[in-house]
Amino acid sequence: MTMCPKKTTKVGRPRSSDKETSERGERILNAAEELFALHGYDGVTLRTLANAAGVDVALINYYFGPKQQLFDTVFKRRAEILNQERLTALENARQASAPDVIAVEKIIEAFLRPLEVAQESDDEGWRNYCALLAYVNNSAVWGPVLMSKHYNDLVDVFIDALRQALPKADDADLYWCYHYMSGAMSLTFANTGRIDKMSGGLCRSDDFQAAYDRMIPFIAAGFRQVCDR
Amino acid sequence: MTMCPKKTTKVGRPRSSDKETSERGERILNAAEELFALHGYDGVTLRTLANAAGVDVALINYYFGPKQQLFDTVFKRRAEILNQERLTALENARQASAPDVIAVEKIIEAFLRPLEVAQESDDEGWRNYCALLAYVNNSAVWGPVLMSKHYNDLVDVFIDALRQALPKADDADLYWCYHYMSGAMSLTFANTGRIDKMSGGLCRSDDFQAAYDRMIPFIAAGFRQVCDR
DNA sequence: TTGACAATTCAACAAGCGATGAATTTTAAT
DNA sequence: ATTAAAATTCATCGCTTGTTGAATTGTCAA
Repeated sequence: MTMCPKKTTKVGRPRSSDKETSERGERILNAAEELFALHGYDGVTLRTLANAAGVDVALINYYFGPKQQLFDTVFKRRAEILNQERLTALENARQASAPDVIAVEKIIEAFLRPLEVAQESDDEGWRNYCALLAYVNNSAVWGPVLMSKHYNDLVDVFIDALRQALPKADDADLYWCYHYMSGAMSLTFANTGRIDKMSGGLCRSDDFQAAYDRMIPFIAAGFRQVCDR
Repeated sequence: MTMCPKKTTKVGRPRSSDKETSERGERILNAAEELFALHGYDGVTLRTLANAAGVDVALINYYFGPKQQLFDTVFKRRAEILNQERLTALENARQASAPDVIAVEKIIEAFLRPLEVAQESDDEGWRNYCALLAYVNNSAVWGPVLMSKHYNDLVDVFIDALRQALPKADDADLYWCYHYMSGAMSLTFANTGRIDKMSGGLCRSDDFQAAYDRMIPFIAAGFRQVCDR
């Protein structure tokens, strides 16, 4: 007779009393968020992900279907929340400025500040999501699909506000400037650690307040220069 | 006896007179440049690459060693050329401004314009390389390694020029602004087609002149706002 | 003419990939 | 008590991955 070594995993549905076995769907999404942000879609295997989430590999498919669908789910999850917070920030700024039309700086701030808040929050997932957003935004494969799908409506609202704030601008100017803002923002929260090396440690990529406090006037001045001539 | 179907490939070293068989190393690098830029490091398999280059898969290893080393070679190839052109542009601007110190706009222009020229050149490879640069710059895996390795010296030179042009700025301001510029630039030549969709076709991501003509004043105004207060 | 070397193809390797069907266990409704 | 459904593990499928060794053919100097 052979010894039966202690089996650490049990087959079948776990007891609902069993702690550590709950919220496995969320655990998968969180791990996926982190890994996709760091290594990109093709850089993450389902087995690595399963391991990081402490879950059997088949469970990923059970919850989220094929890999592509999982990626879409991860990206979508916080997009809606972020959009909502940006819209609220814009609406608040509008009311604070009334009856005047809202100033460029305030629009930029409504766009950027929710990201700073997210990145500084206790929920580490938001930091990962911001890096994921940077990855998708810069990807020729995912960008045109996912960004358009989940963020185009928001863009329209903000472009509209900017059009009112900068009445002399033509639309091409506005869209290009928006594009620059999007790029600056992306690299900033891609959080690659590049600025740390570049500056010899003087600047730290996780110093979000330093990043955003300078970024808002930087971008606003750019808009004014190009769109308010 | 079985029929012998026409063999399309021949084993062994090809005749040197054989056209279509020369410069295979370069063909591999060019295809790699394009595919890595589009799909990222993990999104490209050596077989796909071999197929795109019209070459046997084993030949990639023969010329360039393992995959990582190939990636490094691809990235390095044009980095040196680009650095040289940027330095020349900066030197030209310096002499044109002498004896005054060189103005911010001119520095930004020396940094950005060589990229526009590259992207508009007949050599399609430059367009691919720019997209690759965007990928690496935004990647948390490759960015800190490759960007620092091949572009840090250049950064020092340009930061130095900016420090002279903006004597009131402290270094943290300069590095952060440089970072925003880098991000805006990256997304612009990542060439994802995003701005096309966003603007409903009004702006085209391959309209490099439109992109750079607005980008230079945009960035310069940002620098002035943050670093010249 | 021989022999070293360069350039190429081919076949194969072990490892890893995403996906799935079957088995197992628990829950919850009937 | 019975049964359908939910949640999980496991084993395995057919492919694909990066890499390498052996075979083949051409070049060029000695």
